[in-house]
Amino acid sequence: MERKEAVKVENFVGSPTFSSTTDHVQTSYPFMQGFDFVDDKSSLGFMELLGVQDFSPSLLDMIQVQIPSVQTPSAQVATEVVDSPPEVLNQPATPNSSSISSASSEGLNDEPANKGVDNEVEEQGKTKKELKPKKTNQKRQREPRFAFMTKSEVDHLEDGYRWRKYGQKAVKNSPFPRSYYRCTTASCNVKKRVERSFSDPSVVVTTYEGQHTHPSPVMPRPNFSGSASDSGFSSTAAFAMPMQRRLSLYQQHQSQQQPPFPLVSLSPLGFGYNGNTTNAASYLQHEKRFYTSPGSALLKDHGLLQDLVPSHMLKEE
DNA sequence: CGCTTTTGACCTGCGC
DNA sequence: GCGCAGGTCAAAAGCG
Repeated sequence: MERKEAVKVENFVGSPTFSSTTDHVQTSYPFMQGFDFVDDKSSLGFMELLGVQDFSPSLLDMIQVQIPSVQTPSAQVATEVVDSPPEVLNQPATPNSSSISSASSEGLNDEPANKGVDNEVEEQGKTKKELKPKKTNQKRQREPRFAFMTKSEVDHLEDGYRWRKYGQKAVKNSPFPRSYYRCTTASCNVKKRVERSFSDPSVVVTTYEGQHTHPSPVMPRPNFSGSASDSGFSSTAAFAMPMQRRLSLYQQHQSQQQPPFPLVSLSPLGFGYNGNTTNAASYLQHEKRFYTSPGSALLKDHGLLQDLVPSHMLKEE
């Protein structure tokens, strides 16, 4: 039950940084040191979070590249899915398992709202103005988390999903409060935390926890078989493929080290739909929309873009 | 009227 | 065991 060590080994799955100018958000994967994004169960890595499995090799590469800055143990995370406590395996994993994972995650996702309630509810419900009884005998399970930094003036970035704020807390050592949001969709228990970086107030750190079990309410369903042209958003579909490519790209950057993190323009839009892709994956998919939007920030990293965005998309601008 | 945000209180985990 | 910090709840207020 001791989660301690595990916790310390948090794996960082990536945390892109976005910077936004009006409607653009520029994202990059920062060195994630200092963040505690993923906890014990995270022996799953970025990929799992991404819900990617087919891309394994390069993804792994990428991840490992990304993580190094986080130093050692976590660096392995991406690949080791092994000696994690049982509960760890519990989380949503690959897209393939989406059906499975959704089932299981559903279990997990059973939702804080319901939070292990069943049995304890009755008795404890009485105590204290029937505050919800938190489970006592079982460690609270957490979804894998995926965090990224966004340079933005607004704290709560539009990501295609609807969120309800359920809390706000002052953060130690930071003048900025942390806000807690939950996906408003009934069966979806995805949560996200939003806070400003202490070191750089212009940066918003968004941490997603869990996977959406539904498509983004504000955008068409991802069409994974499809042509990138059947709808404005369908670019989503096209994304699945470029994955490897872009990963290697990250790698590149990482090695080039210039910006502490690769500068990639991304948008959190549509982040994570458990259906076929998950969090980061969808997130990355949607980012493409941004690539195509006329924006300076995007183009600034041209090399990257070229690498990331299909040439035809760039031309569309 | 329904939904979201605000906010104080409470719960839980962890370090000392 | 105690205190701290993070996370969550839920009533009240605000808003469209």
